[in-house]
Amino acid sequence: MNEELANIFEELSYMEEIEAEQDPKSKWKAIAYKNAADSIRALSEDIVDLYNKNKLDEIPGIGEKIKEKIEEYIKTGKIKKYEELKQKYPINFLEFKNIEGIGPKRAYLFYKYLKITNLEQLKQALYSHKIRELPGFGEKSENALINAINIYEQNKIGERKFLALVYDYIQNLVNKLRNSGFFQRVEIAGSTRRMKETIGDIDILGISNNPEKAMDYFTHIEEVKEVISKGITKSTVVLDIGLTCDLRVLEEGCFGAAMQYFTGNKDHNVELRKIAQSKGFKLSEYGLFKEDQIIASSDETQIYNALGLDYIPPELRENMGEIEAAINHTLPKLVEYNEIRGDLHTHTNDSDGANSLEEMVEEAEKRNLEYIAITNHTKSLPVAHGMDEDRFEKFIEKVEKIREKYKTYILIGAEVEILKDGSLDLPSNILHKLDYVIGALHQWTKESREELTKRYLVAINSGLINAIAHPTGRQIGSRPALDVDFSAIFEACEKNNVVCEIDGFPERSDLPYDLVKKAKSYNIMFHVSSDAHEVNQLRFLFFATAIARRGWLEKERILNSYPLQRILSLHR
DNA sequence: GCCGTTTTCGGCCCGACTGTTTTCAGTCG
Repeated sequence: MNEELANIFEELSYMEEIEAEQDPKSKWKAIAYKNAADSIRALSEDIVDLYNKNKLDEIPGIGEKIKEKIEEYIKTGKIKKYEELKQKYPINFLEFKNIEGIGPKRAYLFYKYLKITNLEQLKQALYSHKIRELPGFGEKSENALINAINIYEQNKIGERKFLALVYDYIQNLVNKLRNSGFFQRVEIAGSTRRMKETIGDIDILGISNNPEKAMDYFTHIEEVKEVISKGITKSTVVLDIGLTCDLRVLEEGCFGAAMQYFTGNKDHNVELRKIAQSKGFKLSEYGLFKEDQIIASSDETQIYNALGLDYIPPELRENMGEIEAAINHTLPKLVEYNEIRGDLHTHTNDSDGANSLEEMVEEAEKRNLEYIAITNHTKSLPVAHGMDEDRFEKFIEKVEKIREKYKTYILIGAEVEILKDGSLDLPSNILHKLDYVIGALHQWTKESREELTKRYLVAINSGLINAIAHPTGRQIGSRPALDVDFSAIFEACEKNNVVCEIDGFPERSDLPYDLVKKAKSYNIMFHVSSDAHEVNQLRFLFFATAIARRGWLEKERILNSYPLQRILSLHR
């Protein structure tokens, strides 16, 4: 329902923007609808739940009128205002929005003159050269649109990618620019710098005293498939991995302001500019100004300080309360990436991993991990080659034989299935022999909210598990989150000293950062983990830590920021 | 249509690039 409503308000926004030609007030309605759409799309809770709890007011950007429309949709499945406007503008805006260069005004122009309502019809009109005859269009814009449609259809531009899977590629790209000799400095900004779990484009900031040459170099590197626009300060290209990449080239003096600006996110920046405005300043990518005087520009921290805020780490810049906290000096001291001492959730080829115990531990050693928990699956998960009691006994013997050989301490663990009645998939005598036990819910996930919650609670109350694995069970892009009562689950974790996992496996990213932030208000601990099934995937621990930071966590709340002894002294 | 340590009315972020337009509109982030 969230996505449906977000799409409706997004379309309403586009239609109001067209209406703005006649009625100037519609322009602001359009902005309001767009804000509401973004807000709804960002919700982690079901909007129907929020409606039932009478909590729609708490969603930013949703006021009296939009609240009424949401209620209308929940009750009748329709919104009258939307239906009326849609009659007037029967255009597939959501399809057109994926095409670079088509916004609501142009979409309407196509409809007004040629009755075009979707992409297929637009393509036909382009190829029969009807578009170039329209006012404001010509041969160049015809070609640009054909090109934009091709790029979209080939690369599925607009599809987000997992940061963890393109992170190294981006680092290489940045290093290439750094080593080119055309830049004094190159830094990554945007959602990559904020360590968002998925990214929709790449923003790079360069400092150069020869911008023309620098831009020439950038638009000609081999990773570039298409150049969308090219200027002295800004160029946009499509990379071979199917992401667009913006490069902004500026002068040394405004580096801090530029980093602030291009790191975003947009809502965070808008909020910051409002604060600047209220103090009589003007904030842009060139600096913080009072009249024509520069207040701050070379240093990012100075910008925040000059506005009366503490420095805000990029991971927190989501306009989710961080600005208020920065004003009140109540920002948390976030866990640092290098403060994580070990990995508490990994697999070997004893269950469904690709590498042997020895290979995993050697890799952990290379990564300077103090400890690694091998947490293989249990017998009720045959697809993962889950292990029964006998195999666990043998595995324990195997570990004990080789433990001495490695600097990285091997913790013997299990990712134990939480069965249909909430009981665990291994007998307690085996569980008591293990160093670290994570309870996981992989099966019978379609049960009711009550049933699923109860299973979690039985497992948490059993006194036999140390942690719950990937609590929401979501797989980004394929499986939605489990419908469970997290307040009840977090409360139970608090009572039983059960740790909540932050699983850094890209598709999981679970707990999600916004839920981490909610969970933090309970007195519970977290662990970060890679859920690695092969040696290369141990790097996901880094991205789990990023989620912890995005969830406002301090070091003290993360179990594996503590030395080995703390883990070994846990009792169940 | 939303929102409020200047406001319940009157605001609502700021600038770059492109193409066609002789001064700017549309789009994007």
